[in-house]
Amino acid sequence: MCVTIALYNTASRTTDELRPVNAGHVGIYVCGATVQGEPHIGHLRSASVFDQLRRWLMYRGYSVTLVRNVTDIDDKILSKSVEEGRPWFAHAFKYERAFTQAYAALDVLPPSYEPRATGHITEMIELIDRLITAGYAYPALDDSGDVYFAAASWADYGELTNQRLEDMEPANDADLRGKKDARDFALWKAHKPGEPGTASWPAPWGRGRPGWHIECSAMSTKYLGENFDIHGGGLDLRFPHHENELAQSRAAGDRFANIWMHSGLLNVGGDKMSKSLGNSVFASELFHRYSPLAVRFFLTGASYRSILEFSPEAMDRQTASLDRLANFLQRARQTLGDGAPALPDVSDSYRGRSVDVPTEFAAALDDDLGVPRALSVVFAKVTEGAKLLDSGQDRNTLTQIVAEVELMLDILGVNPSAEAWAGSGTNATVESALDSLVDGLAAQRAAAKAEKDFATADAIRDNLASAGIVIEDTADGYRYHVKDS
RNA sequence: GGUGGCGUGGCCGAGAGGCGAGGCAGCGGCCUGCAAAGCCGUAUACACGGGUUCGAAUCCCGUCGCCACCUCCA
Repeated sequence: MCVTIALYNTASRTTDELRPVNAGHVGIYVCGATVQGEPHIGHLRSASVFDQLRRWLMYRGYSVTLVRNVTDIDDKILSKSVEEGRPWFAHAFKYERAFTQAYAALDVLPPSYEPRATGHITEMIELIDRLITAGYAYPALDDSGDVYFAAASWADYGELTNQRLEDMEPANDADLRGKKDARDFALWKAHKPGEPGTASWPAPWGRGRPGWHIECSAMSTKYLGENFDIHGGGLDLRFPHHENELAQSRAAGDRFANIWMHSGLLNVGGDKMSKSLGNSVFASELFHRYSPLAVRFFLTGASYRSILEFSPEAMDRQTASLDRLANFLQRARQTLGDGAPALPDVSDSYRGRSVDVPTEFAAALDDDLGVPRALSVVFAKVTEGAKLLDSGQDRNTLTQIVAEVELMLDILGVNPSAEAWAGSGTNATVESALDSLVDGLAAQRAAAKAEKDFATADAIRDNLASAGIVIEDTADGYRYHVKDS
């Protein structure tokens, strides 16, 4: 099969064809979280986007190695852990776990490797050593023990973001410390008095800890090789983080990433969501108000590169849209009974599937992950299936449509039928208890309706509704669902 | 000063020279005891001004407006 997948490459500012370094295999490195605090919706978006990319590549027959790092040491982790009165590593582990749980709640596939920065100090020291030897890095002039990368020594510095060093806003000279140039950045940060000894490691330049950028250079190439396919992350990481990564890795002689992908940021109330503005929408708040499926569906509402505006109204709108899909699948599966198709299985790269994805859906995703366009294909199929449900006896076609719709939605990570969502709010025992309670009330309601006692019938329906249970009449009885949020 | 991006209907959000993506909301109808769900039908668009073209939301030039980045950030 000769399928070409095009992706917008931040480095070239064009849509480039994916040509894997190793045929049949795609290596992806995604910048994960600095585990200094709670995960927020921006982290979730990045995770969701690259999970969709991964699933699509898997469907397309590639074996995918996805590496997502954990930055478990940095200035803020140290300062916050002091504030909260516990060791820095306890702080880091606590939030690493919160991230793991949030990703799992969204049914984001676990990465192939999830390296922690503190587990790769040796690799980072070796990389810094190569840079010093090659003349691109130097120990701080003030003998502090820091090591800096000399931005001006690397002719291509700025190639990722298309900036020239001399055009950049002049940084504050006051903050030169031991740098030769204000634009040089730290590869190694010397241990400072007052910092915990456990937060430093021995190095030829003295005890210290790695700078932020060097971590990703060292960890990506360790797991993916010196030349790999895709480097991803949030748009806010483009500069300085990714620019610096690229410069130091290239200067060290690595070819590094072929395609740079950046997921768009989230706005809240028209403002960029950021740590400094303090307007972050945290995963814990979201999951308190909305189901994880609704959250993930919200995140699929715009193409991955555009700004996504978060608001309760936007969540409601997307939830209504999702309901349309979920309603259809519920009705169809109920109609098909035992004849309903098996669920798509990403764990075998969808190889056991009974159907393929419609060609327009595939074309949309092949073209720079056109998720909104792909979703419109899903809705078209759902409308087609709903018509069959209304009128048709064509169970074979309906079965195929259900399989197609669920396969497409699974690739997007938002299949309402997927088992991943079942455990998020209820469990089998609670569900069957609820079933029998609702069934009893439904029987009373049916009896009242039979006697044309509509006041009683409506009262039962209203009571259920106020408990969040929506009951609807159907041709052969009733169905119900628990309302989201 | 430099760099990247954006402006589409009531709202969200695709598309990128030629039959008006899709969703949400609305309106009319079918179905229903009433609903809900679903089906059928339906209105409202491409910031502004020029240009290229048989034809421009799409390409070119200009104008206006908005956002992000230039060493905290997914």
